[in-house]
Amino acid sequence: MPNNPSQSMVIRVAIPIHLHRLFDYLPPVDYPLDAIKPGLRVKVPFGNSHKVGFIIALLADSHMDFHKLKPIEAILDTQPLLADVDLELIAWVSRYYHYPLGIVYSNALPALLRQGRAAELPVEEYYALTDLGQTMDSSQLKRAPKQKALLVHFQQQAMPLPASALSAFDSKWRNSLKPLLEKMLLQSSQPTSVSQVSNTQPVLLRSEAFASNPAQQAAIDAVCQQLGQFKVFLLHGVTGSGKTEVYMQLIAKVLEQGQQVLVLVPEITLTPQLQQRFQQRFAASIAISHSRLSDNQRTAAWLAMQQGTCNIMLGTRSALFTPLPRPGLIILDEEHDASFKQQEGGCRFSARDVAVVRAKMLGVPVVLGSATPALESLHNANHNRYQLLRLPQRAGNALRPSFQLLDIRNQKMQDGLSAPLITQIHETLARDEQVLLFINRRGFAPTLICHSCGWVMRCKHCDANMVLHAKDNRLRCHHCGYGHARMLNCLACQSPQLTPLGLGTERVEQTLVRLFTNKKVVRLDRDSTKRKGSLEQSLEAINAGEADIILGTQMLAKGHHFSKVTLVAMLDVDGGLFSVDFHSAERLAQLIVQVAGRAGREQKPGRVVLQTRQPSHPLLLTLVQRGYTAFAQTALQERQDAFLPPFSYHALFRVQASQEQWASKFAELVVVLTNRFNSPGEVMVLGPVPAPMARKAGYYRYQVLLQSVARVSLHKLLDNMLPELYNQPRVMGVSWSLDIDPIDLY
DNA sequence: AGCACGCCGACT
DNA sequence: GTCGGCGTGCTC
Repeated sequence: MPNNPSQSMVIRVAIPIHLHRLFDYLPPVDYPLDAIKPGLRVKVPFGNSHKVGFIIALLADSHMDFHKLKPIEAILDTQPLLADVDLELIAWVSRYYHYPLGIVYSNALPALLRQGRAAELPVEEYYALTDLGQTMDSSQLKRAPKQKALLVHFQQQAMPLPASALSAFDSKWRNSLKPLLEKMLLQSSQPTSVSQVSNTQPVLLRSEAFASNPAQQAAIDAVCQQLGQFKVFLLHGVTGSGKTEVYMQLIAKVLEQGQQVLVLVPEITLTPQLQQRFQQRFAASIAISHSRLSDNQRTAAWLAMQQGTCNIMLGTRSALFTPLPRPGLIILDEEHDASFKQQEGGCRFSARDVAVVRAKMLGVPVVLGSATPALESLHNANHNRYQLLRLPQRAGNALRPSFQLLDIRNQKMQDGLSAPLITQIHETLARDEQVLLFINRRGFAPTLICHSCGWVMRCKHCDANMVLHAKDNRLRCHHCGYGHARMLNCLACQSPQLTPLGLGTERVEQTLVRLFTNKKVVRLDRDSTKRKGSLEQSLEAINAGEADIILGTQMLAKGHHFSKVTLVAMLDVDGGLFSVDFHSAERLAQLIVQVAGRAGREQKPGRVVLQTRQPSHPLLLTLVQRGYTAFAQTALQERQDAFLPPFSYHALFRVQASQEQWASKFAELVVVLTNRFNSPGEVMVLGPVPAPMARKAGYYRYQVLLQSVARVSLHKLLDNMLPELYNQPRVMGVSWSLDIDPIDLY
């Protein structure tokens, strides 16, 4: 019932806080009402502080008592930063992931705009030569070589230079700039001409004909036919088949039409390579967005796309929400990659799934590319929801690697290396080719065990063993970071017989150095690449042929090219076969194929050795003998038989607390509420159960899994029960989260 | 989720 | 006598 005494306008605002509610405000005092519209950012009083919120709607009345409404403090924009399609996407994400609208909205903006900063491209400082600087003989500065170099740089470029260009020239340029300003040789300046790329400029930098094979051309043609309308393409291209070339030709086509392209990659480590290839090909400037950039840089990139002055955005997950006034195409590379699913904190959305929804809302095609597509995506292709495009050939002369399942039962092993493998390594090195060894555990050994009483050191905060790191002689927990100096005697029985048990990269490295004297071993794992730039350095050294054996973890599987590697071995493949999580077989298969993709990229054929104690495991056999697609179809059949995703849908409640009974009690409450709203046979409730790692970083963890063959039933249930759950008196010390379509059950 | 308000135990 | 523990309730 109306309670609006003055017939004043009511403004409904989304505020970035963990409340599933919108807040009503009055217009700011003395502000023209017709200038207020949905999508504008506002500064509002909230409790005893202030927040930046977003106008959602203009109303004639409020559900609140009118006298409780406060006026908006300030309206921060004259035009909405986001278009209606962007708001539509944000609303969809909020609904589907059951996450507060205000937070999703806020996360769609770069940090500076989120905080209320004016939406203007940060103006870059420029410097230029003064008249004196132009005529100055630089040799007069020979006692200040840095200053001289900077002055010469300016004299050579003969135009005003922006700070970013100077940073590229010399990271410490500001030190030499200051004296040059003082000597009146340089001055701050404006850019000579508009450096922004206009739509009339040529799209391509290099105009020679592109080389594409028939499969690439077919894929390009298929997508080009659908430009201007929604369609999902799953580009299944084996490693080295030239997916990037397909992307680039598609991008060229879209740029020619004056439209914008959004390219999403799973991780920042992959952006430089792609960025470089794009920059060599396209005349257009490329907006880059990932978490290693400064807030200013990300804001600039976001605004350049939003204002339409830039036509290519290359970024990670969050770039998905960048407004595109002239959308043409979305490309999402390595679509199977788990990094596309937000894992911790915040709204756990899948960038892949949201990209498809975004493309649909924008009415543009989306290309999902991978050498090892996710089972869900292949399932969608099976059902013609996605169109499958295959690139079965390696580009150029590169040959497919051959696989060998190496049965290591009853084999004599030297720290994880079987005798046949050692022989193959010797042979490969003798041909002056490189070897790549993969083991998915860093450190020296996953445990230190007492030989007389069996004691192992457990982390005091987690249900996990402490991993021995030989380099710093410490034991470390890989789950919470807890560390402990290596002890000489067993803490249980005082015996000095403490033995490292199991394999880590450090230990294998040590063995390799011993077995292959005068061969260079390079280890790549999180410990050896911690220093900034050290990964790049190692990769360069490897490609320069300065390494004989490359040893590493997961990070080897991602995108890097090792052209001289002809033998790839995975030392232990069995771990992934017997996990509690049904996703692990898919992960293992993807890992094997991705790691295998590092071998034999040029003229020489590659060989992939998988050490296993399960040489007749059906999934391994299918993968090795019949390839990834056959594996995927088999795995999908198993999922179907067990009613697992993608043949059903999951929502996972995770609960954690410092006291076990607090966590279990709350998880029990989740089950009770779920059952209250559930209809028989609609949604299966599994739990409460302790999480697979029941204690982590000092917290006890429980979970409740909801499973349904009908997505709507699952979401209807959540829509009904979540308000009740939020209404429960808050239990101190208990935190919980909801994960829609979880990709791991840990 | 924060944050303030408020009502009971160990300190100066 | 207060400082501060965290239970409770509110945010338009």
